[in-house]
Parts: sequence; structure tokens; C-alpha cells
Amino acid sequence: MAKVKKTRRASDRRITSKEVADLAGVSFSAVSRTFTKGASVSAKTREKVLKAARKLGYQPNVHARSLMTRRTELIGLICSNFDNPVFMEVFDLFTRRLQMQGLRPLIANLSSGQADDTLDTLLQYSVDGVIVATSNLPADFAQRCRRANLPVVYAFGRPKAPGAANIISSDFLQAGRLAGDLLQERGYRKIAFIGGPTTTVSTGDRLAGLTASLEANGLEPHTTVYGNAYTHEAGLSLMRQLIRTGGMDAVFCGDDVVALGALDACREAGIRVPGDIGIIGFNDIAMAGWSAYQLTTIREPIADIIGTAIDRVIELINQPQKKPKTVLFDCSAVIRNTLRPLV
Amino acid sequence: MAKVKKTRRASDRRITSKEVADLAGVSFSAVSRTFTKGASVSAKTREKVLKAARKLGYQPNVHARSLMTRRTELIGLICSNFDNPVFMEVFDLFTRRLQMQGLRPLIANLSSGQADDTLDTLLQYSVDGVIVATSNLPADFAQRCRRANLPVVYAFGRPKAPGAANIISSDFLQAGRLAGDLLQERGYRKIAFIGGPTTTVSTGDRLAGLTASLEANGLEPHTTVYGNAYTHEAGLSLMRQLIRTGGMDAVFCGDDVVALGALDACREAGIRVPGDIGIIGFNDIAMAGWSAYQLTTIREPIADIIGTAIDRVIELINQPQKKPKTVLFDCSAVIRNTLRPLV
DNA sequence: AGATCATTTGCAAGCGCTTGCAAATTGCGT
DNA sequence: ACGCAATTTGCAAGCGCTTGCAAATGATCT
Repeated sequence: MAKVKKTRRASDRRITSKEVADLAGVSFSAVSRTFTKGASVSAKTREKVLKAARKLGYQPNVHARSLMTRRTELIGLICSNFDNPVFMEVFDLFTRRLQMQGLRPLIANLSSGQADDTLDTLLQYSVDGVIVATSNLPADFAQRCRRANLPVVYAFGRPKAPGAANIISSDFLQAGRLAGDLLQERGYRKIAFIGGPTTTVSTGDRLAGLTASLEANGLEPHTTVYGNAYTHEAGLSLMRQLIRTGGMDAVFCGDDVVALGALDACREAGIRVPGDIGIIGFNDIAMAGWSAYQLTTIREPIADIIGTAIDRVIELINQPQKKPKTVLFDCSAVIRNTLRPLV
Repeated sequence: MAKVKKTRRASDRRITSKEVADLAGVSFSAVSRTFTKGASVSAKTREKVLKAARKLGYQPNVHARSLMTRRTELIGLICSNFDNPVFMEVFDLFTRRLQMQGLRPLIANLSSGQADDTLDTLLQYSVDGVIVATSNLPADFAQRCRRANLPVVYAFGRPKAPGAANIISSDFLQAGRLAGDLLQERGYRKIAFIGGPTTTVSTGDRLAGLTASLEANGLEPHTTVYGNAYTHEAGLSLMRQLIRTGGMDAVFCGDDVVALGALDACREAGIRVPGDIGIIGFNDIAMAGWSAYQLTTIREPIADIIGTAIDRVIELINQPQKKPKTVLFDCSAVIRNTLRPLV
């Protein structure tokens, strides 16, 4: 970055509380107090200050304040799945909910760069807490946060590494079971599974749920294949492969984008869904409802997860000694047209 | 939010430069200097400091620093189109590119709340500059930024209000013309237009471009209809309407999501694309390339726009007196299967 | 009016850092 | 070994704000 200019033009400066104080004819701690809620100021002074502030266009400087309060109202938001449409909803909700609580997200885009820098940056900005909304995160991240005394909660997934952590997520096992039940009660028996990267816990859990549901009836997954990412492309090619092999009558996709890819593979192969093969996804992204797809899928309660994650991180900020906790939400089925009707 | 705990446990505190200085046996300005690039420190002291810092896990406090440097390295990023898939790519690029320049985005999600608070918040956090990546923004936003002495650049659209502003965008007129040319050289003559909200400048410009292209051959748009948002739903119902009316042989959609909706409307009506009707979109979102759609569309050079917008805002931060400037990028065609081949 | 208590206010000491300045150190030529 | 210039260093004065404390003001009751 270019060198900072030294010359400090008058216009460059922002209004300070001193200036407001002068205009209002009060001490500058009075200004500070009218802007810190809960502080002791008479209605009269507050009025004077507010008027002066308005006139000058004064805005208290959060950074200066944070030096004393040790609060920045900044929450580090760690993301990486910028290629999955579900992220749009997640992101929208996170930024809005945080805003509503008077907090601001400081985004760390993990797709680029190393995770190490990421934590350093968050530390430099003294974020009050961190919410992790990605799964491909170095295992020791939580540890490092703890060492730095930084509250951290995981949303939408749990860290691979074992050990206590604050986790707010949907119950992937239950989701997998739900998918399995749904499929079976519609008469499907030879159920294949298309998962995401084998390294992600979420994929494993969903498969485990499916397997559990099948085992209850003495069945087991017909085939399981994995893509190296939750993408349309992966779903497309994996489904083509499955079609070539054949033998299954339904497939549970670990993610909607993958399911849509699978659906497109069927379309091009002339396979009818749900006539020939049933398909069920996970996430309920917007496109799943588009008329071209009408994908039956499992929906996680995104808003609940996000709301709870935010509440939890606030709680931890105020009471850092609180014990780690895991909250799992049940998922629900969204029935559309890629599964045949109940038998 | 709950009241801040008063008690300040030792563990609560972050390491300060003083502590590093003590451990390293140097003055604490030495610490500061080793962390400010371009400062004068001998290799030996820097080594000592770095070692101590590493041992203690020290990270300089950006907020304290910003008090003196008058730089926060924070850029306000104003967004609102969290429902359009194109946003994912935009957002990913913005956050990454900013990160690469040593800047951090402070997101303002305009979907909720008033724009007034938004600017106030950005001011409180003393962002160094603002990038507006949304079009539905109160007209006076730029004015208010100027009054507050805040560099602001508009990316992906220009403010409705006239007046000088920094605008980095694609050339919607050229894009519209390109679409028109493409359609005509493939023999389409009765071309309809599906736009977004009539209030957005972008829609108007795209239509103007199309019209210009048609006029060159003595034609004019066959029909123009507008949705109240750039959504699949809007495209679907608008296209159904168009189909009912009939008479056109092609349609230019102001946005890809709309185009996909239109495509689905054709599919359900049994209309063949591009056989019966040609369809062209705008944006080239990921789904446009999915095998179910294979949408021919116009692509804006998103990465260029974002890169330039960032460069521009940095430029303005360093030289606030720079005159406003508009940079428009040409769009290009992405030919897939929703237009019939060249005649 | 005077005494008593609750509020409100200003003062000043920080918060963790940068930076101009002058003193201390270093390198180098002779 | 000595002198001089170029570096390096520590000191101290901020940056804009919060907050404990004590002084000042206001309210309330005899």
C-alpha cells in the first residue's frame, strides 16, 4: 500500500468529543457520558450535547472507546464456502442478526490465504468473539483461540479434532436418518449416497444417519461415492458414474447443489425422477424449489442455528468461564417432486 | 446486551507492547517500530522483539494504532443483494482482494434497517473508505459521505441521483447492445425484454442498449416487462405472461436468475429453446452453465470491476482531492445453447 | 433557612499505540 | 585511536475516549 500522506488537512479530521463539548458548553466527559448508555447525565446536559453533536455531525470513535471498554463489538466471522448457494442465506442472516444486536461482523475469507494470518488479524482487531461458519478449518483453531482467550463458537458443523467446543449445528445424524426413513417409507430399498469431501465430518455424520435408518430394516447403503467438493459438477459426474454402475433405486445427496447435479445427470441420461430413481438432497437452497428441479430435500433450521450461535457467543463474551456446550437442531423434510408418493 | 463485567481477570488481558518490551529488554517504542514497516530499527533489536512477541503471542492492537495513524484499514462494504447468486462471486472476490491488500471489509447489510444508521456505524468505526456494491441505496448517500469526508466508490451500478461520483461498473449500454447484436445476427427480430425493478438504473441502461442495437436495423423492442426484483420467480411469471401474449421470437433478460426463470416457464409450456424462442441473460452466474440450462448470457468482468474499485478507493484514501471518475468495462458474450446458431 | 442525601459534573489518569526530537550508539575513514 | 555522519534508541507528548473520585449542584425534609 502507498505511503500515508503526512500532511493532515483540517478537512481530514473527524469531529471529536472535545469539539462537541466546547460547542455545548460542557466538559468533554459529559459528551462521553451522553453517548454511553447507563451513564449519569442530566436530561438538560444530554439535550445540549445531542444538539451540538447533531450540528457538528459527531460520531463517537469506537476504537478510542474500545481501548477503555475492552470491547470492540466486532465478531470475527470465518467463512469459506462462497461457492455454495446456501451460503447466501447464511451470510445474509449472520450479518443482519449481528447488526441487530449492535455487533459488526469482521469477515475472514478462508478461501484465500492461511488460517494462521486469519486468527492474527482477528486478534489485532480485538474481536470480542469468533463464529466459525466453515468446516475446512485447521483442527487447532479452537485451541489457539482458547489460548488467546477468544470465545469461539462453531456454527453448521463441528471441528474434526475432538475436544470440548461450542457447537451450534443441525443434527446431521438425525438428518441422515430422516432421509433414510423418508426413502424407505416410499418403498426405496437400494439407496446410494453421494457425499462431499471424505474429510468433512458433516458428510460422515449424514451417511451414518442414513446407515442407521437402513439398518433398522436390515438394509445397508447400496453404494457410497464422494466428491471432492459440494458442487453441481461433482453431483453430475458422480451420478453419471452411479448410473453406469446401476442397481440403486434412490440416492441421498449430502448437499442440494450435488443433488441438482445428480438430477441433471438423470435428465441427460433419460432417467425419470422419481419414476426410475428417487433423489433427496440436503439444505433446501433456493434453487431446490425452482420449477426445473422441485427437489425433495432436508432443511436445516438455519435461522435458529444462526440466532443461537450469536446468542451463545455473546454469552461467552460476558461469561468466558462458561463451559463449552453443543446444541443440535433437528432438520425437517421438504417434500417436493423427486421422491415418489407414499406407498 | 448484558452489562460488561467489571472485574478484569488477568487472563482477560491481551499482551501489550510494554510486556513484549520488558521481556525483550528494550523500550516499548522499539516494539512499536518493529511492527511498523518502514520504521528505523536495527536488525538486532527487531530480532529480540520478534522473539519475545512470538513467545508471548503478541499482536499489535489496531485500534490503538489507528488513533495515531488515522487509518483503520477498514473498508465499509455496502451490500444488499443477498438473494442473487451473482453476489457470491462478488462477495468472495471483494473479501479476498481486500484481504490481499491488507484491508478488511466491514459489511453493512442494507437489507435490514435504514441506510442512515449504516453510515453512522461506518463513521463510528472510522472506515478508511466505502465501496457500495448495491444499487438500491438512498440517493443522498454519496453526498453524506462527502460531507463526512469519506471516500466512496460505487461498484456494479451507479447512483440514481446525478452528480459526480466514483463509479466502477460494466457498461450496461454496451451490454444491451451486445445482446441485441447477438440476437439479430442469429435471425431474431421480435425481441422482448424482461427487466428488473423499473427504479434501477441498470435495467434502464440495458434496455437502452438493446433498443439502440435494434434501431440500427429499424427495429424496436417487441415488448418490455418488469419484475419487482431480479428473481427466478419474477422471470417465471413474467415469461408465462409473455408466452400468453405471444408474438416474440426471443427475449433478453436483464439478469440470469430471471432468465433461468424464463427458461423454466418455457420448459413447462413446452416451448423449445432456442428452437421456438431464443433467450439471453446477463451476469453469467454459475447456474447458467449447469447442464439443465446452458444459458447464453452476457458476462461482466467482475474481477476487473472489483479490482479497480478497490484500487480506486485506496487511491482516494491517499489523495482525497482526486476528482471523481467513472470507469466502465465492456461485457462479453458467453455462448451456450439458448440462442440458435449464426445464420 | 439549614442539614442531609442523591445526582450530576469536571478532573485527571489511564487504554495501547505512534512519532518528533534529542541523546546515544554505531560505522567508517584516516 | 579519533572525529564525523548516519543510524538507532528512549523519552514524552499525544490520539479520542472512559471512568473513579471528589467537588458541586440539586432535591428533600425539618
